[in-house]
Amino acid sequence: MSSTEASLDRALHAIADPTRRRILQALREGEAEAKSKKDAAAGPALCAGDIEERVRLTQPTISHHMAILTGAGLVEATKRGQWRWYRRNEKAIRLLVKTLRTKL
Amino acid sequence: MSSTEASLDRALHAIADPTRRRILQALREGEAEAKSKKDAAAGPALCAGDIEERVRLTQPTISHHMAILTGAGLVEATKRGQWRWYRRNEKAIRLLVKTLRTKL
DNA sequence: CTGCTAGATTGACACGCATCGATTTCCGCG
DNA sequence: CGCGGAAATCGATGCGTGTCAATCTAGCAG
Repeated sequence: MSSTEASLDRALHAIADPTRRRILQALREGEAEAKSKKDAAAGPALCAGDIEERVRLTQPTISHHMAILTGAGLVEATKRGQWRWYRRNEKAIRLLVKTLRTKL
Repeated sequence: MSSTEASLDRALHAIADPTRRRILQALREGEAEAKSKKDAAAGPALCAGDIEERVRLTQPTISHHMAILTGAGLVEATKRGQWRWYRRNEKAIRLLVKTLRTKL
């Protein structure tokens, strides 16, 4: 259906931007680091401030990219207190690669 | 290095456009059809007119997209006479998927 | 209630890009 | 030579978008 086509379109559009790819990599590394350091929460994650510090862009820009990434389903956000914890949706990422391997 | 990053960027940018994905699919189907019908040339391919007919866009637009796809290395073009025969670069496509699986 | 901090939202600006019409280049054929 | 067809290139247009500064919103602490 065109529903999956629209989903693929959003995911590819999200991935096409180098800044958003850097955010995904920062999430991957940051999660690994957080696992050894904290691992208290249900799953390692980074908040927007951490990402802003790693990617070196202004806060509204980061917020904009995070909205696109979550809208594409590639990352998930859980709000706890006044922080938002972002973590990669590995399931969706692997599904994207798999879809590309067949549909491309 | 950043050379591969630039290459990945071009490939993803090419793939991100739905029209170019349709062109890639048209090439895949068209090549299969040409194989059973003609198979005379060294490898099945489609010319720009065939693609224009399948994708239903103006000729300059098709030419523009083919330049982007060939520039990204995802399709290759061989000029014979006044026609240009385009065919998918399966190697580059699979390499792109593989790169995504690791680098994403 | 008053601050304070983390993010989201808005507005603006510049840039890129998909698409088209018109023109140009290239090639084969008579 | 010129003619006709295939495709690239040029110019313009409209839309999307990445980025930032400024502002607004929501929780927490005092």
